[in-house]
Amino acid sequence: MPGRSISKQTLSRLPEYLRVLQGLEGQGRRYVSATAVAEALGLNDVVVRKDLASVSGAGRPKVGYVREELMGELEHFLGYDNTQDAILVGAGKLGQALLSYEVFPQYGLNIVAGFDSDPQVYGSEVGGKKILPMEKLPGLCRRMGVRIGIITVPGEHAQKVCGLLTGSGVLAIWNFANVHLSVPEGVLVQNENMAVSLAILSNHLKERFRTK
Amino acid sequence: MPGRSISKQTLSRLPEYLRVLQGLEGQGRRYVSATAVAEALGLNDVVVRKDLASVSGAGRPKVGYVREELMGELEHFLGYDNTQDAILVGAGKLGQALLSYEVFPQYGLNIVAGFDSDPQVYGSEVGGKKILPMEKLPGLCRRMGVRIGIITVPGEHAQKVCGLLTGSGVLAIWNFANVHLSVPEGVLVQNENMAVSLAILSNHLKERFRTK
DNA sequence: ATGCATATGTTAAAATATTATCAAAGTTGG
DNA sequence: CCAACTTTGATAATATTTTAACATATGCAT
Repeated sequence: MPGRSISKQTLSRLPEYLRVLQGLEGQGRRYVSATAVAEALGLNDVVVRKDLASVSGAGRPKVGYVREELMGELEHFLGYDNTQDAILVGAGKLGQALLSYEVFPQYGLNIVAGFDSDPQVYGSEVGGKKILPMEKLPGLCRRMGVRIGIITVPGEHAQKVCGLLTGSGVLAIWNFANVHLSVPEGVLVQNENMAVSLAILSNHLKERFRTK
Repeated sequence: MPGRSISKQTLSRLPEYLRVLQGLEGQGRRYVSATAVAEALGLNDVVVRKDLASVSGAGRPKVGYVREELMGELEHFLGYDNTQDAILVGAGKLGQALLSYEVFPQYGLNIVAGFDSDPQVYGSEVGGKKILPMEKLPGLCRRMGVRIGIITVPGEHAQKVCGLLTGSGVLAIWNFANVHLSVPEGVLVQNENMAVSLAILSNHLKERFRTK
């Protein structure tokens, strides 16, 4: 039943399911079973069924779920059809890559502008988005009711930028800087911490060579 | 006690601890307590202590851990001092950003080269790294014993590239493409799935506006 | 010295998450 | 129309993670 609060782990798996379903597109299969999805992802089938139950209506025994319908429900739950405005701060290499990332709109994310403190940079345009000077940030956020801020500045400036964002009404921060951010109650920080991924990769290799 | 296998959750927190410790650098504090770290990150202190116990020697009651020592142990555990070679496939915007990312060496990752199938692109250099044609991939991997592959190609080519990598001896794949990859037994895929982060952000906003 | 406050580290309890089991539903083929 | 088979969805068991409680060690102030 939708409306219930959902665990972060389940939430993280939902996009994976969607990926699998998208991968099946064009094969003309009308139905998909949770079992098949589970197998494709190397997961337990009960996990998949439970996860799906929290976002979707019912599957039909013996046949499974209607693929398109399920995709729609997942997309809806993930907010892909409810686009949110966001701004990005820090138009360096990574920031530019994100500004140019064409698929965000499909995920319900619309970056309306980038900001940078470097006069060499602001005034230019990247990925069709204007880069503006920092001074304009609070005004634009307030005016447009922007709720999502993306931080791609060097670590030493991240906390300052973070404060500016939350002070301008931003409620969710996607942090690519390698520092821990302190935020007021009620604001979410989602760290895109490459170091975490690297740690997992590195640990895998270490384990592998320890055991064999 | 080091040597034990460690949970992915603990592993994910270790880089966070390191960030906090780095943040404390230059404050002249010789000791840090697990309690302080926990507070900075909004975690339970016992979690921190347990996690630290799995990578570090002992802390001293009343004072905590020697900050520098602990940092060293974390870095060692995370493999920062044991640099691994990697190659990157797909020299688009994102690929270029990663190739130019100067901090990877600090994390023990050394990207030795990029690969791309576009003749317009290969032959060039990005972030000081050569972009080579795909044909050279298997040879280079084997010759250098490369274990880590980074995939930044469009989704539709990712599985093919993945197969090429694993076929060339790669054991750990860092996947930035938005598709699920199938790999042989023993190979790890670490998905850097932006959609997951976005889902978490979006869900936070949804919950927030539902409850207040 | 002695007591007090702070931090560690261990053990136990509680909460979550995963996996297994099973009944009911529904489809297909005879 | 019945039996076999597949898949769902619920319930129960297991495993894992987090949190709480406590005993012990250490430094510091009196």
